[in-house]
Amino acid sequence: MAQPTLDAFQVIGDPSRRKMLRLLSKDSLTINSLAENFDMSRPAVSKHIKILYTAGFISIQDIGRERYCTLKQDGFNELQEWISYFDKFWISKLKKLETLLNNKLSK
Amino acid sequence: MAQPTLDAFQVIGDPSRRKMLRLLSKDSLTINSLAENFDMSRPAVSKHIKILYTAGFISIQDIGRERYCTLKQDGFNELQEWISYFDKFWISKLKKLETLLNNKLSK
DNA sequence: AGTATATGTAACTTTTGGATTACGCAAATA
DNA sequence: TATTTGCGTAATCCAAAAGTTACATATACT
Repeated sequence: MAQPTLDAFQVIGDPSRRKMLRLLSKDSLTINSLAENFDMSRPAVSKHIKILYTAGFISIQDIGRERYCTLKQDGFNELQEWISYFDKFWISKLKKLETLLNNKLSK
Repeated sequence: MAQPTLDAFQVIGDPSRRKMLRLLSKDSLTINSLAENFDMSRPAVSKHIKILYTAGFISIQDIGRERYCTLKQDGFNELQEWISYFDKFWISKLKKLETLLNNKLSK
């Protein structure tokens, strides 16, 4: 499905993949047990998993013929940084507004 | 370009739109002044702006024939909540690991 | 050994998103 | 008033993503 590695933002752009991450936040799951939660075919799920794995959102542990998927923090880091940049933006904007107001009031 | 309203995650999935948000974090800009920063045609930029607007990432103020785009917090909220959910996940995971370790050591 | 299960991969189709060009319109300007 | 400027929209194209079916493989089970 995806040879050209998607960046973290594109990866979570897909609702199914976000749902998978949610499910995995409750429990480590095999590909099949994950697939039970979706309408799509098993290979489709398999491809999403590969994308999540490649982008560092999950790790995979092979146990016999099963593959257990577990959340991994790496993929989330880029997103956190991005969000935190704008967090800071809003905070400093509030501060500016605040000091502006204080100046007005003190005059 | 996009009748089916994209959700916040899909909106920031596009690198150009992320770049637009970055630019707007420095300054409010008109469509044209924004477009100068991109290789694509002006209408293409215009469509991205519409998407950002619809998803609540920016507000638009019409001044004469110009349209000033300004960052708006709404669109970011959904993303923050999503990220913070997983933040909590990692934190609690660390805690569990910690107590587990403490138990082992104290035995 | 033979069968069932868990999964990956390849080939292909469909859908959708992003980009372009061509055009229209309102506001500013000459 | 005629022209230029700043923008939106419609029609269309193209590429990429997501899905499906068919098949291959390794492990587990009987």
